[in-house]
Amino acid sequence: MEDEQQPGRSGLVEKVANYLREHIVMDHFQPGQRLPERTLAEELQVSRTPMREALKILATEGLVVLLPHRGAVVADVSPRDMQEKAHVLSVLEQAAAELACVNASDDDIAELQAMHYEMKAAFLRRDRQNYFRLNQDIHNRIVALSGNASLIEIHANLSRQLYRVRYLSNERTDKWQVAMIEHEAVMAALAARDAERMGRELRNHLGKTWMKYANGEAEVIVEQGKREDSDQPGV
Amino acid sequence: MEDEQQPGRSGLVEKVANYLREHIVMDHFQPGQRLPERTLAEELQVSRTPMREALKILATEGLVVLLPHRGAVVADVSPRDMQEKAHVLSVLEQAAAELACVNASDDDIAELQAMHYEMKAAFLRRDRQNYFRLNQDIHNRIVALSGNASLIEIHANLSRQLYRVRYLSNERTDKWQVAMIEHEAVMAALAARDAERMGRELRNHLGKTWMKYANGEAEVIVEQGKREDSDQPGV
DNA sequence: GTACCGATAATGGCATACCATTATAGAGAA
DNA sequence: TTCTCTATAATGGTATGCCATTATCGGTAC
Repeated sequence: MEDEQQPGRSGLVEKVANYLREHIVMDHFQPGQRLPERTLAEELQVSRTPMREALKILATEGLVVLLPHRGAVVADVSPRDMQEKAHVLSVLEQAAAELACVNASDDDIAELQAMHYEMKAAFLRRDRQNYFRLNQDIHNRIVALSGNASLIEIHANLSRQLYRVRYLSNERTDKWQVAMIEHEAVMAALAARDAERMGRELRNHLGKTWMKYANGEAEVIVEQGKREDSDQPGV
Repeated sequence: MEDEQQPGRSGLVEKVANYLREHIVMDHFQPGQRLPERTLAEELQVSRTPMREALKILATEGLVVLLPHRGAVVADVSPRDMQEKAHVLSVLEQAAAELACVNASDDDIAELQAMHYEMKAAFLRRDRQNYFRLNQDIHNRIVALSGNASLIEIHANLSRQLYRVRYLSNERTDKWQVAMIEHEAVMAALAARDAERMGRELRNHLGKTWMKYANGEAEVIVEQGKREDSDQPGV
């Protein structure tokens, strides 16, 4: 937040929201921790107005919860919530895939294939960073190709809400292998423009990807946030 | 808005939002019409703060569009947008149905059946008001029975956004017959707890319900909003 | 020791003022 | 006439103060 605060310069809400989001996603703020509007505003050298806005935004993103007369607290990542969101996400992507099969141009498919091979390259290099980025890009691209603005928007929202878990979750490399194979199946169905099959493959893929949160791994994530009694101010 | 405005009494944002929503949905404000924040606030005897909030809410509901430095304008209902939203809605309800088939208790299903017969009664009486209300209730109930909070919330949002079209559209009675038959098929599948079939029936039903917007009926709605050169100041 | 009650602090919500940015129209120049 | 530039108005965004509502804690009575 190091910058001057002449009134009128816009974007303060964004800055504050980004700042808080960062800290929450990076697990610097623990679930359940209170985020007192006035105090935080003072610390970040902004007034209550943008702070309130920012907290509302984060609330819609599911990162914080606004308790009446108790202020904002960092939302905890409940495995159940995440599973539910992940399920909806898979449903949406399945629908998107079916639409994409119909709407996508040959060039679109070619581009997607290219991205897929880039990802495969990252996989072979064990380049986690790019692997995950490309993986995300591909999924988003498929949704974009659905051509359904509403679907795209809702998907983006959900995806953001799951980002926190994605970040916290340290995907294990041995899972990549399976994911890659599933991805290939998805791409093959797309190339064949088999809408039903692509939808099914994609949903199956997502189902497996998020399955681990049903098997207790997510709890671990929550646990590791339990340490720390926050000496940091701002808190 | 006829009520006293002692500060502190909460709910002003709701009141303003409801007021504007009502007028927009009822078509008292034409699509494209500007909604000047300050002027409107003055007219409704509130300050900019709750007015801004209300306009933001309506923006998320898709009723108004916030143009940078041009203020809020009543969003026009584009058939395409509505179709897209309706498609997502059907996808979500299909998924909800599949979950409901698994999660619903026998009592839940019995209650749903009861509502269904109530609706049938309204249908036979040509009681449009109750027919539509019960129809909505049933759909919402099915979604609720999915037990997926995220799904429920997203569905509610979309449903709100489509409410405006539902309101504007004057369903013709002869369509009810078909809808009733489809509804019966949905209920039968639920009674049999056949998830796949119920999902399919429900989606088919919704597909038909909204199909008309693909066939030009919605254009009429849009046309009537095309006039507007807004001589009316601020309102 | 427990239950009830009241003081205090924190939060929520609204009003208002100020300033920067941008749209828009009107004046002036080509 | 048309283009450009500038003055003005409108909008967006932020800071701030006030007051009502509610949570929380401590004291008192039983």
